[in-house]
Amino acid sequence: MAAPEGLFALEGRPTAQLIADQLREQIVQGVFRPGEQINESVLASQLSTSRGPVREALQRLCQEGILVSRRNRGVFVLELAMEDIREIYAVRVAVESTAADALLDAGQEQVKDTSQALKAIISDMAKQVAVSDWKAIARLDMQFHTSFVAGAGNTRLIRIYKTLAAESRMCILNLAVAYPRIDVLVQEHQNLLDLLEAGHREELHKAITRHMESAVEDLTGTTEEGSP
Amino acid sequence: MAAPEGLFALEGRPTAQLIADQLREQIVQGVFRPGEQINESVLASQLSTSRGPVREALQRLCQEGILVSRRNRGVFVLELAMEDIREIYAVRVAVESTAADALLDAGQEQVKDTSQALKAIISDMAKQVAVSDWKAIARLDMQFHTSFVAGAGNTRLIRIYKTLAAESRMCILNLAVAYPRIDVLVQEHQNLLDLLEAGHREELHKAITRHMESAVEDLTGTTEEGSP
DNA sequence: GAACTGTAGATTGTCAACAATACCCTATAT
DNA sequence: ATATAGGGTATTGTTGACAATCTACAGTTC
Repeated sequence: MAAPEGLFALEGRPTAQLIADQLREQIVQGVFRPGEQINESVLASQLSTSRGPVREALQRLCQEGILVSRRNRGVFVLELAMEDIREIYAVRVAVESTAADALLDAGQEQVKDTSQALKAIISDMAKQVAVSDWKAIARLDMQFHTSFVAGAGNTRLIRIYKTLAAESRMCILNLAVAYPRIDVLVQEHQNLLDLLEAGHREELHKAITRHMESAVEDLTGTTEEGSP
Repeated sequence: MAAPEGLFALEGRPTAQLIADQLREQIVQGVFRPGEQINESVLASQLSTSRGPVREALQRLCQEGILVSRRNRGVFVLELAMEDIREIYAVRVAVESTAADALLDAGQEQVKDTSQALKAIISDMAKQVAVSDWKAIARLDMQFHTSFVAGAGNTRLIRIYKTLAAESRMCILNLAVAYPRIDVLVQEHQNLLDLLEAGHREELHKAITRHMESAVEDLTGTTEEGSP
């Protein structure tokens, strides 16, 4: 029952994983809005598959935290409150700081590889800023930080950060005005990269913390506490 | 939408979550050894249920990382290498340090509540050390650190740490001689508690780092490198 | 004897049907 | 009019059967 549709083939990799990845991407891109219900059956028919794999994928996303499941009611896209934003960014500081340490301890070679990847992302980001493509900017923003963490090579750190990145994109997408300080966005990331290459550990830590704190301010400042 | 304060969750996710919790507990207690395969069918019949819920539980544990799934082959208990130990404890340092900061920032009230819980755990730990009940010691060790993190109130941090605690227990259980420095075990945890109560942020960070580093030394020192 | 191929067994992956449950809407009584 | 009880409906939760796939073993050939 291969889908004649445009979505990729099974390709010997776990099906549920593929579905989960597609779903996650659609969620962080806003195809599904916060609070919206996701129906197993309709999703299964859309993907030309059965409810089994779809169910597994949904459960996976529930455990990641970007979906919430209510018993016998269904799964819904996570609704983010201000407290969630603070939590997410607090954990991001922890993860990225740890990644920074691990990266600097790993040696110049690894730093070099990582900074090359980061430089390319910053370059792309500058282009998208020029044309104000918000979705692309959000994607590249997360791609920068994900690559940064990935550079440390700690698989558990990477796994943790994957969820945080998804949640962050949901924050940015759903909480109205995403980047009020777009003029300094590229500059801030360039600063992080410079500090990494220079090996200034303490300064890098401080920069990461500031970067996240200002993000929290931007996000919480543009949002009224939405408690239903 | 105020939640009724009196009654707790009436089993929000009964079956799969229940099975997963049971499985995880058995895994960290060594009922299933590392590398051992877990059969869906036999587990289902043992639990008097179908393969569906069992499969969901297994997938959940796969995503947590204490099981690994090989396509069309089955799920196996995670085999920990020395690199894994270093990873786990590096992330634990990050999480606990962040929890410590959040706890100290949250105010004296929250610190008080947490330290009371920790004190009780240390007390129990001392008793179990006296009778050399290793499994109970390992459980209380993790309970201490889990309660510490839980005290910070960051749900994402707590969720992350749950997996780390399980993996740590697997390390301790599976890597032969668990606690070579049992005489200072209680003392070390008491030290962490004292620093928390005193509010010595920097000292607490250093103590957490030392605590984890010596744990890594103990674990990797008693293990022969089993890398293919 | 070694290497290759084909078959057998077992286990996971997938599917469609059945059952259980929570919510919504209506009817009824106070 | 409000509150309450009852049935209807939609959705998830569960089940057993079927299909796909991988490993291992045996048989055959050079």
